[in-house]
Amino acid sequence: MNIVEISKVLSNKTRVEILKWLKKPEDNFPPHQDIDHFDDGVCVGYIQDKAGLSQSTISTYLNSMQNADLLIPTRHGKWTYYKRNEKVIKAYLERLKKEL
Amino acid sequence: MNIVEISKVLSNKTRVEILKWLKKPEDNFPPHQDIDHFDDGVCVGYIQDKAGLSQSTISTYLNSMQNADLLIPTRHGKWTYYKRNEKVIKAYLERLKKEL
DNA sequence: AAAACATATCGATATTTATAGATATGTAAA
DNA sequence: TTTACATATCTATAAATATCGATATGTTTT
Repeated sequence: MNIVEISKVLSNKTRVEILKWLKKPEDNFPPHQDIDHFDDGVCVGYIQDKAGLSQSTISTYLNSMQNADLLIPTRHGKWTYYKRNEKVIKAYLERLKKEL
Repeated sequence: MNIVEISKVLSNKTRVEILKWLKKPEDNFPPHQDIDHFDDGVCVGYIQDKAGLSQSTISTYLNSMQNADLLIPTRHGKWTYYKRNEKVIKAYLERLKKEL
């Protein structure tokens, strides 16, 4: 858990919004076929549509968020679903609160 | 109070350290002449020495931190003292905790 | 096996950030 | 009122980031 790395992720509006959207996938994205609860998160395409940026940009964002350990990817067939890594998000907030 | 702006400040190791150092100036810097308690913060030169970066770089950092409202500058004679803006730091942490 | 599709990666370019040295500004001391 | 000093700003360059279109990879369907 790296404060600087995570802060880099948060230094972009779209990435912050992605994190927020993923708190309540049902409120922010259409339901996925064959998956009634979003336990594994949301597929890249939905996030892309909502963000309104190119596919490659969103993929890059998601990858950077995964590298910072903020998101957990799960592959289902041809889709990759991303969900929040609540443990790391919580740890980040606590460390900021303690050290900052 | 802007999450993205403040996160940009925190996405650099030296800037995070400056914030931490300023929590306890007495522990991290030599005492200032004529000012026994660091109520107005620490002068640029001390921060520069501790950080080991050039004068212009540190001045730029401090300016960006001030623009993000994280630091409050006070001029005393030829020195500028910087101290933490605890209100904004707290507000940032609380908003992150609520929204993130 | 080929076609279709979702996502990832590559290559390119524009913008932003990091960093320093040089110079300007404002203040204090000689 | 020069001189010295602390800090800020300017100029320049290297490195990192943002962003896209194009292409590659992996998966499913036909």
